[in-house]
Parts: sequence; C-alpha cells; structure tokens
Amino acid sequence: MTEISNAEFEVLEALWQNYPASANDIIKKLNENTDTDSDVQEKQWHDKTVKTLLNRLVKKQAISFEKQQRHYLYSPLLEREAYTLKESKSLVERMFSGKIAPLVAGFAKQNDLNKDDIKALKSLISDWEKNND
Amino acid sequence: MTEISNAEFEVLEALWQNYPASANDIIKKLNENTDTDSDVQEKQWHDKTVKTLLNRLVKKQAISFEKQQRHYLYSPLLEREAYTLKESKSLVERMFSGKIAPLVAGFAKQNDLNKDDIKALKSLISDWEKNND
DNA sequence: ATTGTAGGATTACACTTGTAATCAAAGCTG
DNA sequence: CAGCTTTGATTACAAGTGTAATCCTACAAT
Repeated sequence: MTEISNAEFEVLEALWQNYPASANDIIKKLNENTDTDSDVQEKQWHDKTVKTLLNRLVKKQAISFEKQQRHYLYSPLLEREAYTLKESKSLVERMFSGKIAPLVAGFAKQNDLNKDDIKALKSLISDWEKNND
Repeated sequence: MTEISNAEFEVLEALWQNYPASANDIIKKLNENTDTDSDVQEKQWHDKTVKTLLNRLVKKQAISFEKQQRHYLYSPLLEREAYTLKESKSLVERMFSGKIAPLVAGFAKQNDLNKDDIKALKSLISDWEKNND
C-alpha cells in the first residue's frame, strides 16, 4: 500500500471516528470546531478538497465505498491501530534505532509528561512484566 | 524552517554522525553498508543525488557550509535531539492526541519491547518521580 | 600550456501533495 | 418536461521530492 499523506490521514481520521459515512458526513466532521473555547481558528476543509482526498484514499486502498442510492458510503479498510503502530515504528526506527526509550526521554526532558502519563506508563510496564517473566 | 524530507533527513543523519564533513565524506558514510552480516542490500546513494540534497538542506537552513580551499565543509545547524523531539511530538500529537502511553502500548501489544526497553523506561520514570514530587 | 577531472551550480523530470475548479449525470422542483 | 442542484469524476496547477544529468570552472597531470 502506498503512503498516506498528512491531509489524507486527517480525512481518514474523521472516517475512523464514525463510519460508514457519506462524503458530507466526513466534511462536516472535519469542519466541526473541536476547540470552541479557544480562539485559534480551525482550518476549514473545502468540499472539493475532501472529495479529492477521499478519491485518493480509495485508489490507495485505504478506504472502500458502497453505493447507497446515488451516494457513496465510505468505510476504512485500514485499522487505525494498525496504521498508527506502523507509523510509530517507522519513526522510532528512523530516529531512535528502533528503541522507544529515547523517544520517551525526549518528552521527559521537555517536561511533556505529567502524572497521568507516568501512571499510564507504569501500568503498561506492570502488564508487560506480568506477561513476561 | 521548512520541512525536511525523508531523503534529506538521511543525509542530515550522516552529517550528525560526523561533522564538519565534505560532500564526499557524507556520501561515503551514507554508502557504508551498516549491516554487513545481513543479505539485504543497502541502497546506494548517488553522488549527484546527495549533492542535490545537501543544497536543499542549505536552502532550508538546516545545515551550513564553509569553504575550505575550493571544497565545502558542511555542518548541521539543527541539533539532532531538537529535531527528533519535534518530529516525535508532531506524530504523537497527530496520532495519539499528544499522549505518549498509547504509542508505547502499541509497541507492547506487538511484542516490540524487551527487557532492556522496560529497564530504560523504568529508569526514566524513576528519574521523573525524583524530580516531580 | 592543454586537457582531463573533481566538484559545486544549474537544470531536468516524473510523481506526490495540497487545494481546488470544472464536467457530467442523476435527481429535485416548479 | 426543463432547468437547478447535488455529487461523484476528471482535470488543474504550483510546490515539494526523489533521483539524477549536464554545465562550468578551477586544479592536477602530462
């Protein structure tokens, strides 16, 4: 499967959140202002742009569609989890020789970890240890 | 600063490993077969290709050069750590709402963590706790 | 001094990507 | 039934990318 671009990923993301979905559903979801209490203006997606991206995703076999009357209903062909894992591994491979700790270390150094993050990590570790000793 | 492409990143990576370096130094480093005991053939970088990428990196102000006689010696302008952190954060933001644990969880689920990784993570956590309580 | 050569500079070129506009067919509306 | 509208399909187009080839000029070697 070919690579999925950034813009394509955002469309796919909207689809993952709710599918099957029509082009309009997806456009609407993309244009929902998710942070209403913020003053940053969310980018507005243009109708035509999203449709182009949907077409490209179909060509790349990342999503499928089925005719519903004269409209299409799209669905992902790719699982979100599988995709994000692939991308994560690719980045970790390229930047950190496949080791995850240096990535986490960067976050730690920048003070990008809070108590919840640490709790979640500890929980992952203890699960791992439960299964691997 | 504009984005650095994948190919550009590999060149930059070679430069980070050893600088200042001439174009030839960099080309040679890129073409060193790092996994000699493997049968996968490493990609060979073409002279001209690398020079193009160096030029683009200069334009993007990711690297600098100084004339040494009639040759150039290149040096990174960007710190590796800063760059990899920026990229990591960008991915974690886009795919995991900024949370790092889900990324690590993906690795765990795929059995991509070993004892050393866990040890490193634990050590990071205990450092964090030392500084944050 | 002439000529080959080693670089850096410039140009090339197809493919991808972001961002749409235009086209065409199928319904909807008066 | 004849346009108007909706919606997918096709086309557009500049910028970025991967991958080089060609050009040009200062040295090196004969």
